[in-house]
Amino acid sequence: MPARAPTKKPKIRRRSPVQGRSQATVEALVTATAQILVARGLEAATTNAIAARAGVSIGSLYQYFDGRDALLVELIRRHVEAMKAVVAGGLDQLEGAPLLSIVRPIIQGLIAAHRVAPRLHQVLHQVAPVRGEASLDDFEDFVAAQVALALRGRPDLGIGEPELTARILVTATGGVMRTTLRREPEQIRSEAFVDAMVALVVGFLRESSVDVTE
Amino acid sequence: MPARAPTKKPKIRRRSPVQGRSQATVEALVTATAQILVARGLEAATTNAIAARAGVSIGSLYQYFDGRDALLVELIRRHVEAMKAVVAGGLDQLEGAPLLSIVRPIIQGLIAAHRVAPRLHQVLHQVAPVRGEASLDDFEDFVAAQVALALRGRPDLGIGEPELTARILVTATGGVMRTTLRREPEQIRSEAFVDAMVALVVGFLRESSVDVTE
DNA sequence: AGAAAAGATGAGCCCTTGCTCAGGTTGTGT
DNA sequence: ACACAACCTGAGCAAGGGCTCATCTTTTCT
Repeated sequence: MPARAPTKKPKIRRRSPVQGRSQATVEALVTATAQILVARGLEAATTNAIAARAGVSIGSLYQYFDGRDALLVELIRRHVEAMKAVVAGGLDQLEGAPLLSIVRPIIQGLIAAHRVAPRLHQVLHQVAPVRGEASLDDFEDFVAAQVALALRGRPDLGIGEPELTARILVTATGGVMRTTLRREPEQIRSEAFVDAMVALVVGFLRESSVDVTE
Repeated sequence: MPARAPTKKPKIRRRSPVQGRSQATVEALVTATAQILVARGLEAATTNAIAARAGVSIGSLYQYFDGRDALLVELIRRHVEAMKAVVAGGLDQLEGAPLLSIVRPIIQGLIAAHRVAPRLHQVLHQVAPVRGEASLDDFEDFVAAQVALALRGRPDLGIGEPELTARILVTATGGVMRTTLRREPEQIRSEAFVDAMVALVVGFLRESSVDVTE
């Protein structure tokens, strides 16, 4: 593996697929990357292995991607998109309602989002901070923004700093989710776990309330 | 880089250092590994690079370590130990006292623990889930156990499930800590951040209380 | 049909990394 | 002083991985 010099890759000759045939090739490559990542981890995801698994030649890979990293970036992009869709879809129907009853669906939405592909998500998280550019951070930013917005729309909650509160909420739940997903994946379905997560969020919101005059 | 076959390394000939000279060599190697990790990331930490930076020959490296992974494992071991010491030292003096006043020092203890070597910690976290054996999970287990114990010792808090509560608490704060450390390192010192963390913990504990009869 | 563009192929070059080994140097015990 | 063990050295080999390019096949367009 030639050490990736700090110099960026100045590839110019990457082609974009126009015929259905080549689009299928690209799909196969992206899918193969995800499969290898999930099944055998980051190290196993070599360009040769990806091409082999995709059933195309190594040459084809380089016709559409600058190398392994480009594949990873594309994978992250898609994965983040899928998760965003799940969360956005779930956050819609929360027009004014009792606190407890809206937190629960949101938690379950987040769990659902992380259920999209837990193992892949884990590996991507491992990759993301290293490579520049795209990353799963986008996802957290997105969710945090949504949550902050929702908090602003509920002045009755008396949240003084919606942004900070949202950030903490998202990083906290994200941390719990990822760790649990990695170490005790079954747990995540359990009633007690969901209850605990809800308690975490609700407790924090109550505690962050400006007027402590219960 | 020969793909690491699933077969473990059956090295038998690793020597342990007895003279001061060789102990210094081992130190230099471990230190060099940490430095490279922090400065240039995991990929740059090749055996040759480590040996070079340590100012010893590649042969010496293999006299005491089975390869790069062994160095990483040793690094993790030491790092976890250092963090444990910080936390253990801080958790001692919390004999019966008002909730708020003991949570704050604990949070600050955790922050201090993560301050031991944030960047290194980040890289190690990236490594740990992949390699088998040792990992930073030990640290979280340790802290969770400590916290669960502390919760049991305070029946007045009315925590029904100390273990689950402790787990959530640790994964949540850990998640917030790591994400913040990675994305907004300055934040971690801010008063507002510490306040928010405390609110997170206290809110959760209050919410988890069995008797909601405030 | 014919030409040109798009797509696909894979042997193989070049590079790096992991790691060994034969031989030299320094320390230790007697 | 002598022997033996501990220690150190680094050239270089084997194993792969990244990536190119000359060549072939398929589709599209006129």
